[in-house]
Amino acid sequence: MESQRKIFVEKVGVRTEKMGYSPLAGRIIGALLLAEPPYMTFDSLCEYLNASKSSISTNLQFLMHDGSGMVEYFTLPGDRKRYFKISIDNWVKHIKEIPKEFQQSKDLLEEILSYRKSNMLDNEFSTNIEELLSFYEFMLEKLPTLIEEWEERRKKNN
Amino acid sequence: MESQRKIFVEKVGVRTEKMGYSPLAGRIIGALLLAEPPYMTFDSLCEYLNASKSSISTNLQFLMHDGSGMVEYFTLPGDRKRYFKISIDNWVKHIKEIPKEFQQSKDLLEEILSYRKSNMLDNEFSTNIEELLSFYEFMLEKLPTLIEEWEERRKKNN
DNA sequence: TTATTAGTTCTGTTAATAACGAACTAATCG
DNA sequence: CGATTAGTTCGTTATTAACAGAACTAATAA
Repeated sequence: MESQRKIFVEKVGVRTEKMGYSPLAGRIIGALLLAEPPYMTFDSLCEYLNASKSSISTNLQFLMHDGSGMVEYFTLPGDRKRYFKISIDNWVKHIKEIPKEFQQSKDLLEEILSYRKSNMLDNEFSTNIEELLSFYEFMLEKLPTLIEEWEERRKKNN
Repeated sequence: MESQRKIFVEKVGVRTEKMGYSPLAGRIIGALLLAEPPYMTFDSLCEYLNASKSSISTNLQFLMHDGSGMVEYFTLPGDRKRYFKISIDNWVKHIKEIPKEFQQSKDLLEEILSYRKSNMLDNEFSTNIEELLSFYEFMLEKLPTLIEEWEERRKKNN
């Protein structure tokens, strides 16, 4: 059913917006996830999403280069259209980078903590920050191993 | 050094904005993380951040209730000021809810996958989606245990 | 070599968010 | 009871982000 599909596209859009993307970027992801065959041309995206060429262009650029690389395209010989599709590989790569976010929070908290320790009387609050820090550290220690573990499983099952 | 502190406040602000908060909300977190003693009154926040009462009020409400609960306040007998401070406990609680985000992505992908399977010819792309899904599933299986493991360590070290 | 296609880039408009200020409320103090 | 304090709410303004439209570019095709 065609309307069911559009509902999915919007749902995916809303989810994707929570990753910090624009509404249209979200809908592009949605459209590509639900496309049959699983790719779309520039024009079909414009038409299907009722969006201007400029917006589609900008957002595709973002999704391919600046953002996560979740979208990529392939070409066919003797055809200058680009066929845009989801790159599941890059999607996975992107999720796997969550620890980097943790790392940045951790680094900043560490800086703050050392500032507090050398400039302030208070001790109890610093202890609390240390606890939070220990959580980040723990996660940063464990997550990479966990991800590797999944990679192993993945290889086996192929 | 007082200027060093303000730089930290802004840095924290930028980081916090990436969690989807407003710039001012970010700066409030920053100010409270660097405050000595580690709490501030409503007025001192206004003054220190050069922000209006209304903005401080709105953002404190958000940080206390709608958002993560990363800020809370305490009172003192015979003093009607509120003393706002970071709640490290709620901060940790908030981070621990990352799996919920994973869950929602996973659920949506599952819906899409079952839609694709029953309505579309294509098979290869669905297989790719399944791989992505398996990553979410794996993480959702492992993360809670990991978090528990940290809780155990935490109790021991106290 | 001109016309068409496929997309990009630039500029303007609209819509959404963030922040402000002034008026308000509820509590306390003199 | 005013007067003051501590914060909230509401209507407005300013900033930012999203999108559109038209002009542009690079490549192919006739």
